[in-house]
Order: sequence, then C-alpha cells, then structure tokens
Amino acid sequence: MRKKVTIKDIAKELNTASSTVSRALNNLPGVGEARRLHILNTAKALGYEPNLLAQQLRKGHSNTIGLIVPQINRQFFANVIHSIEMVAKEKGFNVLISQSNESDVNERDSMKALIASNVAGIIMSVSAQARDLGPYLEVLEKQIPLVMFDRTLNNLDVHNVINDNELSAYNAVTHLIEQGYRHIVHFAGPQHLDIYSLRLKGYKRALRDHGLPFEPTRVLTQVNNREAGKEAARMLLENNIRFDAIHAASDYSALGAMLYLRKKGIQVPQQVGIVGCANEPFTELIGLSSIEQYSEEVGKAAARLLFEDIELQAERPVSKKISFTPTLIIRESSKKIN
Amino acid sequence: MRKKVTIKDIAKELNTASSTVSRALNNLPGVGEARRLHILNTAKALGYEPNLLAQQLRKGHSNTIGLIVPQINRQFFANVIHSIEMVAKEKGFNVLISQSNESDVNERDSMKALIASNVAGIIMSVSAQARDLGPYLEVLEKQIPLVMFDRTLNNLDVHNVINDNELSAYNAVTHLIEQGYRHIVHFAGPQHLDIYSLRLKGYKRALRDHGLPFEPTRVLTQVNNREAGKEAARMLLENNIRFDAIHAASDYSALGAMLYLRKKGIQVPQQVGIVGCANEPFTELIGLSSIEQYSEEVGKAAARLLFEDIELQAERPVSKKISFTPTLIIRESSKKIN
DNA sequence: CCTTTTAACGTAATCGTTTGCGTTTACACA
DNA sequence: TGTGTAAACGCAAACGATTACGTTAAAAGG
Repeated sequence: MRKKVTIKDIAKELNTASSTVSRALNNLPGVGEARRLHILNTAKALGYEPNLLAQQLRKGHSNTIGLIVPQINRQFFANVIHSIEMVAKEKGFNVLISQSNESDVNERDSMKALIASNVAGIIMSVSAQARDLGPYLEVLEKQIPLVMFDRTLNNLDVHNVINDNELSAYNAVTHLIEQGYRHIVHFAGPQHLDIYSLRLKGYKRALRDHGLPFEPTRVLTQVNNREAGKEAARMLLENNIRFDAIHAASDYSALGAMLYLRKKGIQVPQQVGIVGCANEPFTELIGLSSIEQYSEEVGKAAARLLFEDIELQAERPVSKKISFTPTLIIRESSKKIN
Repeated sequence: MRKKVTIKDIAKELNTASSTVSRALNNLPGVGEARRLHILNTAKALGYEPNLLAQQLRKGHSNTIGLIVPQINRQFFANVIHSIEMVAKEKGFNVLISQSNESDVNERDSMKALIASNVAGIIMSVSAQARDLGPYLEVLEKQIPLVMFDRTLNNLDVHNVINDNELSAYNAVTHLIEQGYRHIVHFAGPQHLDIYSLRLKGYKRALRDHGLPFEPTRVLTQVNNREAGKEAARMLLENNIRFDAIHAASDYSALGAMLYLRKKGIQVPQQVGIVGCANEPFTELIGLSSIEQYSEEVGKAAARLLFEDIELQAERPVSKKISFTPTLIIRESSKKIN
C-alpha cells in the first residue's frame, strides 16, 4: 500500500502545523490568504485525499446512510434505491444497501451492522417476517434517525413514507366491480404490515360502498408470492369457492394465480378478472392490470425526511407521515367490458 | 445522542487500563483469565459495542467492500449481489453497493466514493460506457484489491470471473441452426466489453462450423436494450434484410424485437426464431429462449477472489480468470421443429 | 510611542481503538 | 532467601483528522 498523503505531510512540506492545513482545506478562518492558496496547491500536488474514517471518528458518525429493503430485485425497491442514491449523492453521502430477504433475523443483523458502521441514519422497508419491535426501538434509543417507507409498522412511531394503499385497493376493487365482477377474492399479505392491512381495508370499503357482501372466506391470507398465488388459485378451484375476480395484494401472487387458471382452461378476463399491485415490469408483458406506485417520489421523500433529521440532530421531532396516491393501470386481465 | 460506552468506560469501571480491556475483548494474550471474564461481563452489562470507525482508522481500512454494478434490477446482478453478500457476511464484512447506470461518470464517482470510504476492496461489473482505463488503474495503483465479473475489460489485467460467453453464444447459434434457421442476425453490444465481443465471436464460429456464410450486415451493434431491439427489428424489416432468426446478446433487445415482430404479424418462432441471453425472469413468461448464467457461482467466486487478496495483502498476485459455462434454456421462441 | 484589538498561526487535546514497550507481580527453582 | 522467567498489566504513542486555547505579530487607535 503506497503510503497515503496525510494532512501532516502537507504541513511538514510547508513547515507549518497540521491545524493550519486543516483550516485551509476546510475554508475556515484563521489562515492568511496567501498561505491558504499555497496549502491548497501543495495538497493537490501531493495528491492529498482526506481520510474519511478519521473525519468520521471525530464527527461521531459517518457519511453513510443505511438502506434495508426486503428484496433488491423488485422493481419498486430498485427504483426507490435509485432515487435515494440521488439525494444522498447531492448531500455527499454514501448509501449502504442491505437485503433482509424477508427474514427478521437478517434484518436485525443488517441493522446491527449498520449501527456498528456508524451510519448517520437508516431508511428501511420492513421484512414480512418482522414482528418484534425491539430492534427498531433500539435504533430509536440510540438516537439514530430512522425513516420507514412502503412497508411500515402500524404500532411504531417513526417517519413514514407510504403509498395510499387503502385508496389504491379501493380503486382497484371498484374497477373490478364496474367491470361487472361480483364475487371478488382478496389475496392478502401479512396483516401486521400496514401495506397489507390497508389493502384489505380498501377492499372491504369498496365492497360495502357498492352494496356487495363481505365474505370472510374470500380473503386468503399470506398470499404474496408467485407460489402462494398458484396454491391459492388451486385451493379456490378444488374447494369450489365461487369467485369471478381476484384482487391480489401482490403482482407475484396475481401472476401465480393467472398462470394456473389459464393452465386449467379458465379464461382471464372473461371468466375471472385479476388485478395485481406494484406494476412490476412483467405485468405489462402478460397484460396484468396493476397499481403504479410512485417509487421515485417515495424514495426522494424518505431521503429528505432522513436528512432533515440528520442535519437537525436535535431531539427526535414529531413523526411525519407522507402519503402518495398510486394510479391504477388497467390492462387486459381485468377488462370484461369493451 | 446517548453517550456511547467506550473501552475506557469499562476500564474506569474496573480500575484497569483500556489496553487490558482491549486485549480481553480481542482474546489476545496478556490478560488473566479471571479478569478477562470480569471485563467481558461488565462490557456486556454496560452494553458496550466497539466503534468500528476507530478500529478501522487504526487498521488502515474498513470492514466494507465496494460493489459496483451497472443496474441493480437485472436479475443476474441481483443474484450476484446476494451471493457476494453471503460471503461477505461470513467474513464479517459489509457490502457497499453502487449502481453506475451504465454511465462511466457515475462509475468513476462511485469508485472515488468507495476509495474515500476506505473500502478493503472492490468488486465490479463495468458500465457499458466505460472506455478510459484511468480510474481502474488508479484503484490498482492504490493497491486496493479489485475483481471484475461478467462485464470485464479485455485490456486490463485484474482478476476476472466470467461466464463463457463465447461458448454460450456458440451453443445458442448452433441450436438455431439445428432448428433449421439459416439467416441468423446477431444483436451485439458494445464491443470493448469482453462479454459482447465474445458473443459475437461465438456467433461467427458457430456459423463457420456449420458451413454458413458470415454476413457483416447481419450484425447490428449497440443493440442491448428493449428500445434498441425494437428499433433493430424495425430497421431489418424496413430495409428488407433477409433473416429468419435473431441471436440477441441481451434478453431485453430480444424482447423488444419479439414484441415488435409480433405486432407486425410476423410469427415467432415459425417465421423468425429468437434466442436472448441472461434468462431474465420475464423470459419464462413470454417463452423466450435464453441462456442461464450461474449468477450465484459467479458472485461467490468473485467474493472469494477478493477476500484472498484482502487477506493476503501482499503485492498484487498474478490475475486469475475463472470461467463458468452457462446453459441454454430452450423455450418456444426458438422451437421451429417439434 | 504606547496600548489595544484582531488576525494568523502553533500547541496540544480529542475521537475510540490498538499495540509496542516498560514495569510489576507471582511463581518456580536453586 | 535470592534469582530468574514468564505472565499480567499499565503507560503512552500511534491512526488522521478537528478544534479549543494560547501565543505571536501586525494593524489600529489614542
């Protein structure tokens, strides 16, 4: 390792003190203009680059923010990551990304690792398995700014940036009803996550508002991936449960069901209409109606909230909730009429 | 910020020196067994957690490795990221992920940021725009371990972990020929990237080995995304270039072409056979033949190479090349026979 | 010309660890 | 009892930067 140029090397070179060099480099008062220029020049000449670790040790935290998402390969998260990176870059911060893979253990490990790396703050979307509030409270206790987006916890008081899932579900189900579907099944996700409980709520409200009965047997829980969607569809058929539409809380479960139904010779959308959620890229390819969430805006908003807290570094302010309204994307899978 | 417990606090608590505490915590000799247990206990009792920044300042580098990929939302990269994370976790390292978004400027910035964060090493897959070797050489000069995977540079001497793109292209084209296609177009990517130049090479070799002529007009360059694939297909049709198959260096360009051809009423695979590359999840949904690359193995191998170098920290050893053989996944888009 | 102010600098402490080196202690052996 | 040796420990200097504080010298004011 070729020895790195330090502030002292510059000082020695110019027969001055390292404190003066530091002041010159940081544009702080207390250095003559002539000398400042001299220092800046030799710093450049020697190829000086500040040692961030040392700076951060002094400052008490790093120029890094942590980001934990359930899965990196979901389009929504990929977009959010990108927009958070943009904001962070503007602020001169790095982003440390971790995937929890929906496991609370992984999530906890990631949080520990981030804290240990002295991140300035954490943005996260909690894993499906998350139950114990302990780890999150720990972060708050350490006064580390924390922002949650999309997957938030309904009993934790932190900044939240979400999509209006109740409304988007309401709109999706209303759309199905308007298309003439009457027996609508809901594929739900883990109910302790706002994201899923609100979708169920929106589903119920839409039924009620349109004078349709709510049948508990039509709500299938823990159906939020492709395999589960397929299984759910199989179960519906085998048990002869009457249904003519599926409102899925996930594009993947919608996909699983759609392929299974088609394989069984059931026509989509003529016999069964389907709407998913998240507008994953593949939905366009297979004509699956879905819900576009404003990933870029969510990411930006989350990052801005975090940096507000980081820059404020006061006592934890009152938690803000920011909500975006998603739009329904109607494709063939739910077009019975026309 | 509630004051963090430091090694000194523990020392004060037990009326000992911080050096002793350090040795106890690190299981170094020079501490009596009784005292060691005592120290460990009070450390736990006080809730001590080491300040990584301080440790890293001392050690000269961090417990973080940098990872730069063109795009995070490609399945192949997502998988590689995951497997690298696994290996890193085992070693007690964090992974700092950046996306270059195919821009050499972004890539350069990311590398600078990683270096400034004192990462222990960098694993990367270079951006499509990459041309200037400067930034990479800089990393090598600073003696920072560097490993490239998948997208490698053909004139840079570093560790490489790749898929055998020449062979996979050869197999894909051979498959098309065996299916009876005779006028095969190749959608190529930027030729300064091994990954693409080798695919072209494999394409040529397959043609030659099967006695088919190589027509330069059948090679379209810079066709490695959906839009370009669509444009390329349009161009082929509008210029009446004779072709009955497409060997695309990217699933996305294959997708663009496939959808465009179908829209124009051309039947796939009856009139035109198509094979893509990378086996993105969507290929299964639309029946696109593709090439499965061993992402998990690539990631693991890259990470292992990097850690070898990090742990060795000797002079840069001779560069290793590790190559995996991808498998062809045959789907409807290329099945003319049977 | 002397006093006061202010800018320009240097000294040294600090952040939390690790580690070389010197000192103490305990214990074995003669 | 005296000597030797090794283990156990403390002191203090690092790592590279920031910063409170003290010093000096020049400029300003009378």
